[in-house]
Amino acid sequence: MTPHDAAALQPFVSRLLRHSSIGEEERTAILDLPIKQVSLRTNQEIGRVGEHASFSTIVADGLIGRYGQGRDGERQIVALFIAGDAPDLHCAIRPAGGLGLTALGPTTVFHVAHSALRRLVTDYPAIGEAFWRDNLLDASLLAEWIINVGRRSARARLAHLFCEMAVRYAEGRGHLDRFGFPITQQQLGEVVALTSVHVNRTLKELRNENLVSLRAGTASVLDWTELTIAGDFDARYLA
Amino acid sequence: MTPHDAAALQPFVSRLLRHSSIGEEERTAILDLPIKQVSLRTNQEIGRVGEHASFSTIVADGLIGRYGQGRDGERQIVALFIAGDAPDLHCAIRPAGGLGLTALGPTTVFHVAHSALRRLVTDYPAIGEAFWRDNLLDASLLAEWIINVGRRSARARLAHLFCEMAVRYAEGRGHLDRFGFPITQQQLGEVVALTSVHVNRTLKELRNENLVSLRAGTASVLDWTELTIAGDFDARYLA
DNA sequence: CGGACTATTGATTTGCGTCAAAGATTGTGG
DNA sequence: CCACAATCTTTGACGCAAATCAATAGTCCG
Repeated sequence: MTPHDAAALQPFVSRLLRHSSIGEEERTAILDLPIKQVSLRTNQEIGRVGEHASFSTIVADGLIGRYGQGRDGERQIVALFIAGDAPDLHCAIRPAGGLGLTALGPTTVFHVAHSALRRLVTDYPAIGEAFWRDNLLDASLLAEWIINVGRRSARARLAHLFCEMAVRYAEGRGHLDRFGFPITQQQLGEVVALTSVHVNRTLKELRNENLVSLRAGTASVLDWTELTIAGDFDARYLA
Repeated sequence: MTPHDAAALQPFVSRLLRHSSIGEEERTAILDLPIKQVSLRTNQEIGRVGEHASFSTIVADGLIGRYGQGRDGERQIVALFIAGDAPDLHCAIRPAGGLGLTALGPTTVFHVAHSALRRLVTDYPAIGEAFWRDNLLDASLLAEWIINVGRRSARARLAHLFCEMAVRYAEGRGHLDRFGFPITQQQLGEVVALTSVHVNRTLKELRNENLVSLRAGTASVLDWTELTIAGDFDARYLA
């Protein structure tokens, strides 16, 4: 919890501002939060499943997955988090029930003490509401994920995922056509509930159709309109 | 918004108390909320999809489903709500993004104005936190649902659903062995992402194995231990 | 008693999983 | 800077769980 670059949490604040209006005072209160920067290796967990941590996490760079697993050990990733996201902000209010967080590639995050977050929430009701609203957005993504996994074909599932990530990466950058998406096909399978083999085949199909391609951790959107059609994508749930 | 039976919202308050500690003053403030009782027919929607309502809903009796649909019209139910639940409490804070609510059978609900809820939240921070925590529980169920639909076989999916509903119906009643669950096999399919035909076959299997049965809107748990094993059920996420 | 859902069952098809093995990339230590 | 190990990607052959198609019984309610 050392003094730090005042802009470190700026992406996080920008995210909050997209859905909540919070004043100058609140903004600086968040930016002044004491944080600790931590580097995570590929597949490194944040905390242990079931154990309740004393800090929350904000992603600085890289990709974090929230996952659960069935008895047989099969992992299902239920949410992805990119720079500016707070995967376990809610844990300051309610312990995470059985889900884990893991870095999907080399990632750096900030730790923020729950005590500091709770103080912020009680001192500034507007921040509490912004955090709450952030959690609601998170829940909206979860619901859409259920529809994706439950109702759509492999092709549509992947197309939809690329649409969602393109929009999320584009927020604050402006363009949809290309974004760093450091994920393996195995991990993609854990996200969309398919085997890596089938992910591979389907990805090839999407590439041959000139919709998207994923190479060396970079996703290229080749035809946004057709991709949204293939993925049955309606961005309303991200608003 | 007429004077009403003071106990009408008691199940809702009891639910909140299971996860949050709120004082006597807050409790009565909730119980005194102005409400309007509304009866819903089978398949009757609450509001219109996309349109943002001025009230939230609390279930008095029956079964409500939150659902989304793909372009082809296939419906996926992403959450079920029983007496005491508030399916769209969050809409007081953030409009629902593209999801709808519908009564799965004859149901009665209470409408509560968003304005009244927001006043409660600003006047009593403890209530705001309790509502927030309630939304987080909701999100926890959504995450588990993804795992259910994404990773488990038809048999495990249905078993898991019965486990979850048994626990939820049992909260505040005490016993797990039998509960009113007024849902058709078609609707069950929309919940667990299977066709009604396959739901029927799988239900038959579970009945023949003496795990659960569903007849005339009543679910009977025949062997709780074996059912939790079949459903790979770990109640932690409901805590 | 009749009409409309709801449940049940059988035959057949299919999308995705499983198993297996060969390339391509990436990273690391010597 | 190269070698080689580890990981990731790609492809093929085959199997299976659940979908689809289709038709017959219940069951509820006016």
